[in-house]
Parts: sequence; C-alpha cells; structure tokens
Amino acid sequence: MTVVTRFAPSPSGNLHVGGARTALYCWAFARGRDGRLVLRIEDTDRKRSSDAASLGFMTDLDWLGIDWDEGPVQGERGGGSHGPYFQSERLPIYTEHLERLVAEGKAYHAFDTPEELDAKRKAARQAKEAYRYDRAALELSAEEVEARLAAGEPSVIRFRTPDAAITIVDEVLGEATLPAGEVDDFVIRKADGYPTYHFAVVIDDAMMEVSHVLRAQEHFNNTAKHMVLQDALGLPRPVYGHLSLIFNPDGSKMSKRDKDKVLRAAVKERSIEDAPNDSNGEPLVAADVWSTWRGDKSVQLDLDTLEQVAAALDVSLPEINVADFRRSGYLPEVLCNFLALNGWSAGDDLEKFDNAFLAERFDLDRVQKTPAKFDRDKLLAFNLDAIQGMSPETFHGLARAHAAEFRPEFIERLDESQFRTLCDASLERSKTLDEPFSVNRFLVAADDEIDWVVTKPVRKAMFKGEPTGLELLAKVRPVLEGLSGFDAASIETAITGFVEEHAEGNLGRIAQPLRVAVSGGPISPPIFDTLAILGQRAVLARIDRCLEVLSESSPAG
RNA sequence: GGCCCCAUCGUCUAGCGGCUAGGACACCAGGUUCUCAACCUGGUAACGGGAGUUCGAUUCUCCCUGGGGUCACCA
Repeated sequence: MTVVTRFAPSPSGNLHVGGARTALYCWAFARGRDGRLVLRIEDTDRKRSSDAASLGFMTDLDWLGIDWDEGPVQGERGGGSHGPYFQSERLPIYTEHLERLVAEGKAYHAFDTPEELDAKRKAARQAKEAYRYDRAALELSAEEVEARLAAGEPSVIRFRTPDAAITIVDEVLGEATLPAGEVDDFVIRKADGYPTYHFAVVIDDAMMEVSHVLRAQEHFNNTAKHMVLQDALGLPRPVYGHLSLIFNPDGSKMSKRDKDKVLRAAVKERSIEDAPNDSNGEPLVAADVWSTWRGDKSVQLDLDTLEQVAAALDVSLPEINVADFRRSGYLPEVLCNFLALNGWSAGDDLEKFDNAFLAERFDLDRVQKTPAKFDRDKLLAFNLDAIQGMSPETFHGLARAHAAEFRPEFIERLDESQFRTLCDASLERSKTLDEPFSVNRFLVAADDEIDWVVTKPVRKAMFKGEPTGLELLAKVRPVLEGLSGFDAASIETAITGFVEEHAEGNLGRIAQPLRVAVSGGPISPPIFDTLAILGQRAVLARIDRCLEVLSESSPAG
C-alpha cells in the first residue's frame, strides 16, 4: 500500500509554527516511505477563507523545504489526479454523499435556529453538563420536513450518530474509548450548503487515498465523529496519529493573539494614550478601534496594523508564524530541525539533523505525547551554530539576501566592501541573519542623528582615566584623518601605533572612546571593522560632534 | 463541569524491571577578550504523591494531584 499523508490547513491565517511542524511530520513520514504528500485547502468556512492566505501557506512551506506531490498548483508543483484540492470546489462531491445519507435515514434535516441552540448550550453549561443535541428535529414528520424545506426555511443536515461506544485507535496516543452518547448528532452540512469540516475531511481523505492522517491533538476527539461517518458511508479508515500542541514557555497556547498581548502590554507600560501616526501624520489605528483594543483583551488588530504599530513604537513582537521567523533571520533548515525536535527525537543523543535525516528516521512510535513548550533560546542557539558553521561566502550571500528584503537601508548605505566587512565581522557573533543589522543600526543613521546618552559605560569610556577617553579621542582624530586608505587593516596599523605611544599598548583605552563616538553607545562590532564600515568621512564627522557635545556635558560627568 | 488523553532536570528530550538516570538549551563559576557577543573549561539541576505487582521499580497496575484536549452551522 502506498503511504499517503496530507497537510490540510484552513486558509484563515498565516502558517503557524504548530502547523509547520504538522506539515513537516506529514512530509517526513511520506518521504521516508516512498509515499506522497497531499496538500489540501480546507476552505469550507466562507467567512474565513481568502486566496491570499492559502498562497502564503504555500510560500512558507516552500521556504521550509516541504514539497508536496499533489495539491494546488504553485510554480511547478501541485496538481494531481485527486483534485480539486480546494474543498470549496468539491461541493458536488459532498452533496452526492450527503443526499445518500439522508435517503438512507442516516442523516436528517434540522431547523433549529442558532439562537435556540445557543440557549440550550448555555443552559447545559450552567447545569455543568456537556451539551448534546437533543434530536428535536427527529420528532418532525416527513411531511413537515418536506414542507419546511419547500418553503425555503434554513436548515442543516445532522448525522444520526449510532448509540454505541467508539474506540479510537491512534498510533501516537494509543487507544481510547468514548462511551456511547458522547458523540451527538453533529451537523454535517451547514445552512449555506457547505459541508462541515468533519464531513469534508472524511470524504476527501478517502477519495484522495490518504493512508495516514497526522494532525493536531485538538482533533483527537473529532476522530470518533470521523469514524462513525466512515462506517455510515462505507469508506476506508486511515491510520491516525495525533500530535501534541506547541506552547509558550508560560504554558499558554502559542497563538497569534500573543502579538496583541505583547503590544498591549508595552502600550500600557509606557502609558501610551493615542495610536502612533503613520508617515502622513495620520493615526495608524482609528481612535475608537484603538481604545477598545487597548481595553479589551479579546479584541485583535489585524496583522499588518499590529506590525505597523509595533514598528512605530519599536516594540518587537514574538515570532509565531513561519514568516515571522524568516523575517527575524532564522534559517529554514534550523527551524525545521528545531520544530522536529519539539515532539520527536531520533532516539539517541543526536539533535542536529536535516530534513533528509528526518525523512529517513521519522516514525510515529517516537512521537511525544506531551505538549512541548517552545524554547526560543534553544532555537536561537541552534541558529547561531548553523551560522557559525557557514563559510564567510555563504553567510555573506544569505545576509545580503536578507538585507535586500528586510533591511534595504544597509544595502543603500554600505558599499560592496563595507557590507562584506560587516558580514565578516558578524559571522561568529550573529544568532540570526538579521542581527548584523538590528544591533548595528547606528551604521545607517545620519551622522548628526547620533546622540550620546551618558550611561555608566559611556561615562567610563569618555570621562575616566588620565588622560580621559575624550582627550584620547581628540588626539587620535588627526591620525585617522591622515589615513589615505580606510580599510580595517590600515586603521588597525595606525591605531595600534597610536596606542603604543599614548595608551601603554592598551587598545581598550582608545577603542571604547572611538566606539562611543561613532555609535553613540558602548556596543559595536570590532572597532577597526566598525570604522571601516562607516568610512572616513562619517567617522571624522561623528568624532567632531561627539567631542563638541560631550565636552559640554563633561563637568557633570 | 462531562468525556478523553498525558506526566523524567527550568525547557526540549534519552530511558522501554537492575543505569553513578544520559544529551542539548538555559543557568552558575572560572578562563579568553578593544565593547557586546562568540569561544574554552568546569558545575548546579529531574523521575509529582500514595498504594500495590516484583528479589528489585523512573519503567507494570490502581488511586490522588497536576497539565492538556474536546463539548460550534471553526477547522
């Protein structure tokens, strides 16, 4: 039997890391067994679906190196003989099976209004009982059903669940038996004519010849529904494996809402009353939306707005979606590696591996049953290791591509050789592809934008010692000005000579004042590289301004 | 609350009746260093609790506790 797995996202958002892990496992399971991976878009909820979102999914999967054999066409990929792969395009298929079930008496029309059902649900909740549909619609006579359908009254179709216990067999979790009555007569076709998830998934998995269903654990109980449907429809049952969820370190579910949470907390902490403005001076968020968002934790801003506001306030949002990790400068192979490790292990002490290894070794019996907390520190450490393992050429190429997409100001400001110097200086210290840029923003600032906040390390560098750093800075300036070439090697030669003469050979005495002068603070890449990247003109201009500004504030120091 | 599932260092995990309970990240200490990192060396740290089964339980069973999932015309 050919192994066929499927990844079946609903296109209601971006690809979340949890989804990415599911996709990765599906991919690895199929690839390691000469099987196929089917990508199917579960867009039966018309309110929440958009084409853009499903396209985003495919781009993210592509970036991760997860390729599929059948599915929506993307570039050269996709297609297949079991399509269409958008559920919204498969309505006639579902309708046929739906009608069959109704004709056989295995399903029935129900006319309960959402309000009625809601009320009953609430009552059940108050009575501290699980809600079960009361089969009110079964009391209706055939004639009455006909009449109401003919009158065009809104209705759904419910499955008549057999009154028996159901045993779920799961390759990850083992067996579980739900007592009779636990699964009620659930809706299989909504009033708008679309099938519910449960119905579509059962039909499609069978028609697409899916042999193994690997999906998130939140579907575990749903499996019972899928099993009774398969029995009623006479469809084969795939093998199931339910994957535990991925959590934040604090135990909460990792979700896109975390971004709102972080931003809201920052806004509150900094007592920000009004929404920040965009470049035209218009508020990024309308005043009323902003104020409800600030006060109501259940309200979310859309992703774009959220990111614009965060950027305006210089708040960094947590990475949740695959696209977030890409923008933050993580390598796709590292993300895959790390994700694979959250819920699976090779069985020995081996932790670093690529997707090919995963495909070769992945199996369901080593999948963890417990939820994993997502440890960003470890991910970061893995990413650092991967970067440090690169050749300077590779790193340069990736950093350049990253900058072109996310940090264009560095491409504009730095010439080829300066950019290269920045990369070489950053290789051994960068945890991400973004770090050479994010921590060195002073490099692309205008010379007169640097300001010097006299913090403790700055005070130490500039005002302490005999002579003071500021005095040494003034002395070294002409040395730098006299240089005809301004590459790191020439600067090093000149500065080293200067240090021998004026600072007892202690490079730190002059490196720190220079660093503060050109960057505004005590942190930068190695000083010779930093100066070379900035170029002679900027270095001299910044030293001059620094001497001017700090000389005025020195008495207070 | 009903039903279902789960339980090893702070975190991700190895372990599948007998181990000094292993690794990785984080953390701590020391070293290196022009800053920050990175790097090197060493260290702290776990079987949730209680009954059984057994010569012997981290490992098997039960109970408790704790955690998770689910209870939509969302997937």
